[in-house]
Amino acid sequence: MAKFLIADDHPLFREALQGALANHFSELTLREAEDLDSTLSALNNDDDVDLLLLDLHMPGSGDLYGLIRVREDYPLLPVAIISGSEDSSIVAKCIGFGALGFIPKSLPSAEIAEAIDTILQGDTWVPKENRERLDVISDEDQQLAQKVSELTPQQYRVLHFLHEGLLNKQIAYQLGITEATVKAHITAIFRKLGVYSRTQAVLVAERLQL
Amino acid sequence: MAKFLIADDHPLFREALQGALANHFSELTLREAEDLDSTLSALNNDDDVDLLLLDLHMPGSGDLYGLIRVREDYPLLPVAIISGSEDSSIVAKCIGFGALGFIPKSLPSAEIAEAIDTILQGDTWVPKENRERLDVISDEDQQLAQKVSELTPQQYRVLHFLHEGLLNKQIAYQLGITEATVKAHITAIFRKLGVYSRTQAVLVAERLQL
DNA sequence: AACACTATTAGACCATAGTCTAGATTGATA
DNA sequence: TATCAATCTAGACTATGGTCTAATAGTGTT
Repeated sequence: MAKFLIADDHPLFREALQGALANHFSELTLREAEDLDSTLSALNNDDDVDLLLLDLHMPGSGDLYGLIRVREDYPLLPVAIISGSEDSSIVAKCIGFGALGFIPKSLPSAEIAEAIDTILQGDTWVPKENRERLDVISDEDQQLAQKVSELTPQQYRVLHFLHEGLLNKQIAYQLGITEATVKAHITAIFRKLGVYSRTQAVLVAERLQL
Repeated sequence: MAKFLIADDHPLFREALQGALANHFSELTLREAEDLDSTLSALNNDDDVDLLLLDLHMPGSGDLYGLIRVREDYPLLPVAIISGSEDSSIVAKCIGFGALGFIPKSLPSAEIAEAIDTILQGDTWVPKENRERLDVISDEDQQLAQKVSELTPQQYRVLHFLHEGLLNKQIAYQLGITEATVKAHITAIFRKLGVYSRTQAVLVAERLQL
């Protein structure tokens, strides 16, 4: 009796995936989440999830942050990344940051099920094309990722906008908070990342391709 | 009667390269330069140089800036990059930014001469290992490179330190000028790159891997 | 030599970034 | 319910960043 959590902001895709899985796994329980917050709280309520199917591009998730955060909070949970893109460097990053699999959305459902079988057995599965260059993540990048995982979701959002080159005033407008609050978050980000200027914080984000 | 310009800050290497070339090219005239400034003035004085052998890591050159600058000022001059490293992405960037060849310093002298022959005929030459993935540089990156080439050497140095995450005060100390002057340079850099904050300038530098 | 042009320099001034302190809210726990 | 911890919020204050103006020095041109 397996239990999966599907985290994807696209309801139609969740439905399609659900259908594909139902044909291949009998006795399957599915939970759903549509953003990072609901994913984390779903994991918090259900402590017996066997596999997380995590979309990279979710609201509040910002590419790698969702994965980094989940891996930090639930290191034992197998995670398969579901993604529209299949860029080699992204695939490598995901595996490097602890995902057991990387499943492109374009895959036929039979192959998706096959990939999930592999992952449930504890093995790594990535598309054939990406199997060659799975660069190892450096120790330094691992440490940086660990620091990034300590950021709160709101702080992560602020870092994301920092990385876009926005001014504090613009970030405040985007998030609907005052500039003073943005500054407070930025100070907290500096502390957690171990830097002392916005430029350096941006360089950390750039390095992890957040 | 060929005329080459060797631009490398290592006198011993210039000498070794000179020796290797003398065996393969009769009637060879050699000019030497040890930093970016002397390279540019040498090119300015000698308008009949047939080939520039350019080291990537030279004082005042900061990896790709030297190449970008030379290509902007002398678009018709064949340039072969000489480098200690042979990282694939760097090779691709160099070729993308208009170098005709990329010659690792570790190459035996016979192969260096062979590579130079190829380049003099107007063909591209890179190490065997790097021949597969010569990613094309995007139009946007080309435009950015064109903008970076408009920076003066001093402005480029400032951008380099910006990219290291230094404060204006620290940059001023490094360059032996006042903070006010650093700020003036930074404003000029913003204008030329078409950005309006140091964060965005840093992101441009990061994107071009300067 | 006189000229225009550009890089470099810097001071005065204003805008933005960043720190410190602290109240309000939420969630888990006893 | 009471309480602790963490997050989010923001105001007051200081440091740093960025613009404008302008002087100086070098470069090439006529």
